[in-house]
Amino acid sequence: MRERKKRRTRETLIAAAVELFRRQGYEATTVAQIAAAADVSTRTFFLHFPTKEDVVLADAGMRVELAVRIIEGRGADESLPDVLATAVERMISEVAGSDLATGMADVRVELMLTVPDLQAWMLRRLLDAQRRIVDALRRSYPEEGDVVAVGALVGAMMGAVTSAAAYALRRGDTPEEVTAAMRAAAGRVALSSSR
Amino acid sequence: MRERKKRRTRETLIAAAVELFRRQGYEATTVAQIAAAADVSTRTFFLHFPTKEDVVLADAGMRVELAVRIIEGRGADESLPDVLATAVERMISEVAGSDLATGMADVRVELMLTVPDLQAWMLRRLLDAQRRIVDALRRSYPEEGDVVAVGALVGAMMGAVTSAAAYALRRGDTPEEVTAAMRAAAGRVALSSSR
DNA sequence: TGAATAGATGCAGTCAATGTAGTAATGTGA
DNA sequence: TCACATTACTACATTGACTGCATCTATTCA
Repeated sequence: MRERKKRRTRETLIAAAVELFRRQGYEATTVAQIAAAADVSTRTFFLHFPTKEDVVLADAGMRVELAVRIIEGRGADESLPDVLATAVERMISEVAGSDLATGMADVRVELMLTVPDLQAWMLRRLLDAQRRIVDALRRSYPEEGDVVAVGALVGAMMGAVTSAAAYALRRGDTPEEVTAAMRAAAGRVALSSSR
Repeated sequence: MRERKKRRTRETLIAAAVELFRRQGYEATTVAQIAAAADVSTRTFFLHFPTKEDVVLADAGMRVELAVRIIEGRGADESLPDVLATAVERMISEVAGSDLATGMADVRVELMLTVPDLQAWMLRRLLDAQRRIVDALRRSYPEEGDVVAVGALVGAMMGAVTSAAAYALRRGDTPEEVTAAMRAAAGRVALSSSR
C-alpha cells in the first residue's frame, strides 16, 4: 500500500518530466522544476532516480541477463558466433516486444536521439552490456583464447544493431520496420563471422 | 609570443591534471585543485578546456576529417564498403602514428578505460564520428538508398575497431599490437561487407 | 606614445547531486 | 490499543562543475 504511493510519485515525476522536456527541451528543464511540477521536493526526485537522465530512460532497459543466460546455456556443438547470434536475436525480440511495442512515447525517442547527454547515457549502458556479453562468452568458451577477437565481434554486432536502430528510428520507421532493420544488421554481421 | 604563454599555461594545466588524477583519481580531483596546482585561477581552466574531461582527452582526437576527405575523394569505381575500409584504415594509421606512438601516457589510457565520465566522453565523440562518416558516405553515394544499411555498416566497423582497441589496451598490448588488433577487426568487417 | 587586443582574474550565480537530520504516515508485534 | 520500527518524504546545507560579467594587465601594433 506504501508501494502504490511510491510508484505513483515515481510515475508522476516521469510524466511531469516528459511533459516539461517536450515543452522546454531537456537542458532547459531543471530537476527543481520537475519536482515542483510533480509537487514533491527536489530531494525526492533523486530518491527515485539516480540522475536526471534516468527519468527519461529508466525503464528502457536492454535485457542483457537474457543474453547472458542464453550464452551460458549453449549447446556443446554451437559455435561462438552462432550462440552470439541467437543471443542477440533474442534481445532484439525482447526489445521489440516491450519498449518498441508499448509505445515508448515519441517524445522519449526524440529525446534519446537528439540530446547528447541521453545518447551518452544509452551508449554507456550499451558498453556495459557489451562487456558482460564478452565475459559470458569467455566463460562459455574458455578455449577461445583471443579476448580481443571476441571483443571485436561483439562490438561489431552491437554497433551494427544499435546504429541500424538509431537510423531507422530517426527516419520514422514503424516499430516493425525498426525491428526488421536490427535483425538485418545482426544477420549481416553474424553471416560474416560464422565464416 | 602571446601564443607561447597560452600554450604554456595549457600544458601546465594538463600536466598538473594528469599528475593529480594519477595520485588521487579522477573524480576525487577538483578543477579548483588542478588550477591551483597550475597556479592559475579556476576560471582560467575553463578558458582552455570546455570541460574537465577535455583536459585528459583534449588531443586524443580521432581524425574524422581525414576519413571524410577520403570518402569524398572516392574513385568512381570504388564500392562503398571499399571506400569505408580505406577510410578506416587511414584513421587507424593516423591514430597509430600520433596518439598511440607518442606516449599517450599510461595514466591517460588507464583513466580512459576506467572512469565512466571519460568513457562517456569518448563514446560521444565516437557517435559523432559515425554520424559524420555516414553523412559523407551518403553524399558520395547518393544512389545508395538505404541509410539504415549504411548506418549499420559504419556502426559495425566502428564498434569492432574501438572494441578491439579497448580490449587490447586493457590487456596491456604494445601500441603495435593494438594497431594490429584494430586492423584485424576492421578487416573482418570489411571482408564480410564487400561480400 | 596611445589605443586596441587578448589572456587571465574575481565574483556572483546556476544547476546537478549528496549528506544530514528530522517529520509524518504506514505498517507490525505485544 | 499502545509502543515500535520502517519508510516515503521534506527542509537545509554543501559540494563541485560550469557560465556571465566586469575588470585588470600585458602585449601588440598604428
